[in-house]
Amino acid sequence: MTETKDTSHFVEDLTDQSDDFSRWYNEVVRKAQLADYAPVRGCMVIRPYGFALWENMQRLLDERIKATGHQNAYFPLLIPESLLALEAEHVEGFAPQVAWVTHGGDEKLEERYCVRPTSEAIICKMYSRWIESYRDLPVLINQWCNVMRWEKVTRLFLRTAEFLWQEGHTAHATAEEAQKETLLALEFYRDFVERDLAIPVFCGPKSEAEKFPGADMTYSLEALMRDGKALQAGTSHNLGQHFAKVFDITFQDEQGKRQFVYQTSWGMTTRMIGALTMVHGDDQGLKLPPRVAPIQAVVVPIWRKEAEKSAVLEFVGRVRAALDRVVRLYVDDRDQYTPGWKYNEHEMRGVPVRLEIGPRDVANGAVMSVRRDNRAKESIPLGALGQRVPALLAEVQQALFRSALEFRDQNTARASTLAEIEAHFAERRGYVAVPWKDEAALEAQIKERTGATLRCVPLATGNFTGLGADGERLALFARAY
RNA sequence: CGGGGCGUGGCUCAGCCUGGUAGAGCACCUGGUUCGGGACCAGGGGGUCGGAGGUUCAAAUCCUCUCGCCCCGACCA
Repeated sequence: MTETKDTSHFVEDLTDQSDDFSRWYNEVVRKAQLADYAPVRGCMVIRPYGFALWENMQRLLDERIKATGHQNAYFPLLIPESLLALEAEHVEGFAPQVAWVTHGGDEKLEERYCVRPTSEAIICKMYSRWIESYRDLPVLINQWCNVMRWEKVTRLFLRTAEFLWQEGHTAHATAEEAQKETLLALEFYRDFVERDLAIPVFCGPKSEAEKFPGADMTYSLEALMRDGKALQAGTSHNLGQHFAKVFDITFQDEQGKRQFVYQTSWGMTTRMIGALTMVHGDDQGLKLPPRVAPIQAVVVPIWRKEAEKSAVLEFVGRVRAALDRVVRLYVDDRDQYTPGWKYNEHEMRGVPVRLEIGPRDVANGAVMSVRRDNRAKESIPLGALGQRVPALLAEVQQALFRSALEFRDQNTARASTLAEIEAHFAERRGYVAVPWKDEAALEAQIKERTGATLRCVPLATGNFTGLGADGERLALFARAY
């Protein structure tokens, strides 16, 4: 394995992260063709490359959702106002962000419909109809859909008026079961985000101030972006009986007694594409974790003369045969671009491994692989490709996670007093872990003075960064997206 | 929603202050030479200057309104 020479400035038209992170982000998303602005305020088009990425994420998360006993279903996009308005805290939380449908054709509707900002209301309505007996429980339903929130300020993937997500909605006979379900979802989210997206997360409950409108308790996964700001990577809510009481979701228990169900809801969104971008990306562009990358390896053929061209392309055919069913492979045999141009483009798009095949490689019966994450080069004999390329992808996946974890650890500090916390955020970003006893007033003060919010109180305290004693309760504060 | 900035071929921008025939680079098309880190030459196509109204003989340029995007804050996934 050899390192290449310094090649840090190939993509000269991409703003450096250190110059202007926000600008870098916008440029990467568009140059990598993940998404583009749509002619609709606050909305974006997810382009084929970005959507392929989402489909991979969807598949991997959907597998986990189904493996834990949930089924997919689909509920309407439109929700009658009267239904949404039933749960006061819920509607109050969403009211400013709701889009309304007021007309059907030319006729004004008697009751307006909201475009779902989330589906608790309509799903609860149906649950009240479907659930009669303890034998009907638990109900474990998930829905993949779009939702709309009339955001005032939008950013590609991070905050758009319309976004895609999955929302799980479950109903249970007991509070214990609902709590167990809440943590179950949190755990498969964590597994998905850390294993497939290579993003390390802190998981734990939110404070009262930060929780979902209408929930008893909200748990979140928090990821740290390269600019030191935190981003919520998923949420799981224990809704208790709030919605059940409002929507009259009851069942008869084994003793024949009427009870309200206990509910949960949990969601993860296309925002994670923004997280992937900001956690792994560098000044050359995206770095996609192999497990979700639409293209895991790209073949770039190289030749000078016609004779070389035919020999190279013949060899490329054999490489394709060896790898086609093993990895998601793209052979970039476009005539109009030079190899160097292709290197830059695929680096921008975050393809984890590049396979260069030129006359020298053909002579060697091997291909030259180059990793996106560290540019390490390695010549791989044709016969070894089927083994080595998947192994290489696994190494890249691991390296991305380790790099993100290292960055997070370096950007997580401990502080105890308001003064210390203020001093920290005056100078830098990242997480600050604070010994915590649910001091709501202190939380508000920290937010007021530093702009940092309580991200979560990690469940696995003590050993998570070596910052606290085992079992010590720490709250994580950070400026956040 | 507050404060600031920007809208001119697909992209990045000049032109606006001081009104007078819409420009450059990149991208795109054709032909040729090229191809191991964003190739080169020659020729070519493409813009009612975000939108609406106004001032004027004349508006990309001045005025009013409006829409969108970006940055910083408040809110959110």
